Amino acid sequence: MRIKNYYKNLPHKTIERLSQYRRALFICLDNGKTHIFSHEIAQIQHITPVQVRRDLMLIEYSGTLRKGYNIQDLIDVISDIIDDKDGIKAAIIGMGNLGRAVLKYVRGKRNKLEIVAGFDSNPEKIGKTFEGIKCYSVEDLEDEIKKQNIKLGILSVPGDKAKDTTQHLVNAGIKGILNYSPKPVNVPDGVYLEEYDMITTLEKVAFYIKMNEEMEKEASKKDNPEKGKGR
Amino acid sequence: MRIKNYYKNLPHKTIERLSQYRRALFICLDNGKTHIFSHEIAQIQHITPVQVRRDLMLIEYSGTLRKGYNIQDLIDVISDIIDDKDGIKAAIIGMGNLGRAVLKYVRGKRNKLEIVAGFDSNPEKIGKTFEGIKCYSVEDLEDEIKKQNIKLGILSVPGDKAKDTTQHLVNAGIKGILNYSPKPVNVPDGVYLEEYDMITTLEKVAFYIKMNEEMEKEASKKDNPEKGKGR
DNA sequence: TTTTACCTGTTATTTTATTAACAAAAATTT
DNA sequence: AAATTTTTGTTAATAAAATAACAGGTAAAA
Repeated sequence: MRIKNYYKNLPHKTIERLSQYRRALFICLDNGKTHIFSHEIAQIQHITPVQVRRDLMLIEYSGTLRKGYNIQDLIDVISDIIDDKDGIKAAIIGMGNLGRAVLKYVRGKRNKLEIVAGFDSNPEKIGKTFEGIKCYSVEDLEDEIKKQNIKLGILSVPGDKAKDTTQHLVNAGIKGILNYSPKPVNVPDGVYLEEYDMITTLEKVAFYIKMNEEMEKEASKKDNPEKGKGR
Repeated sequence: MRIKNYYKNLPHKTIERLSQYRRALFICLDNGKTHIFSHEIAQIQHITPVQVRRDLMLIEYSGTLRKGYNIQDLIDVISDIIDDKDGIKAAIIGMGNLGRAVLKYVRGKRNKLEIVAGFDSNPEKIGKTFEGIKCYSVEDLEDEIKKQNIKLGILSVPGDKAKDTTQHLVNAGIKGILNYSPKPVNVPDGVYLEEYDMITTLEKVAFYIKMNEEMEKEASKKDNPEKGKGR
């Protein structure tokens, strides 16, 4: 029997992958597929089939031997776990390029996450509508968050505004913050925080490019005297 | 003695944190500080002081007892490891909101990563300049990448263009790709790929908000009969 | 009908990452 | 000058994540 709330012990990485699986599954569904093998999901996500099966084992979803997983069923099971059944309302704070990019990303995705408001300090943006979302003044931040029962704050303000804005969000009783700004912020216990910094990943890629090049250079140095038998 | 190329075995997570430390250190330096303790770095990054010290141990950097780490020195050591000394040239493919957001993020950061070109398919954008970076037609992608010796491609195109664009980047001999687009892409061996999907993190935050709420609800159910001795 | 190939589900093992524990050394206090 | 505090650097222990190994069952092929 499925233990009640078993999913509360799912590894963080599994949660992330479930979200990714679901998006891949939607695409497959749109392409007319009804079933999918673990190795197919794995290939899309650049992971191993075992990992896929292990994740699905953890959420106690079973496929059919030699037929794979029923895509629609699996989507439903994943959604049951990761979505709030009443939906979660989110706001974007900072309607610059980044904020608007996130808005476009999220719009039309088939999940229970609903962006209901944007905030900015720029008078030219206040009152305007982006992708169907109204942009309020940051001055109204606390009021609107409370009024509309917004639980998730997407922080896409410049670094120097991050700290203050976070404080306002916390004051308003926000439940989770996704910080896209370049500066880490602090939140009290009970507020879930995820820092999502674009520069780190960029510098990481640059590092591994550099490292690969250096390793190639060394390999060719070593190979040449021996007339390069390696590949 | 520092073993040559010791840093090639650094854990991936350490590489990520080094990038983060460095940015935090720049800010501290700007604020007039000269030294910093491990617990101070830790607090900024929401990690433990042990982890900071362990990372610095791995890069064989030593601080001064009871004085902490010399900020400028540490910045230099980290830079020595993660930066390519000749710099790495990067291009942004897709000059929509996301691409321009990344551009703004990176501009003026004191690292050896240089964004030298943008690409887009929209005729209105081609030939224009964003943040000082010229936007080329995607048709010229392969040529420009080769001509300018661009090694890092930042993919910020819509999902349906991701696959084709990646192929062009690979054809042009790109060394690393950071994929911000909502669809995973495939690259051959020798090309370093990092998928950096905004939705996953967003859904993760939503999940933990939901979970925290459910746990609170349960806790209050359990607490009430006993007149709530918990805090 | 038997054999083979294929694919799932699960446990065991290995690897990677984090945290704890503590020795040593310098500044500060008593 | 002895004791205490603070902070580093390192090793040891634990936890989390990924991978390997393999049992078992089903469809297809021989």
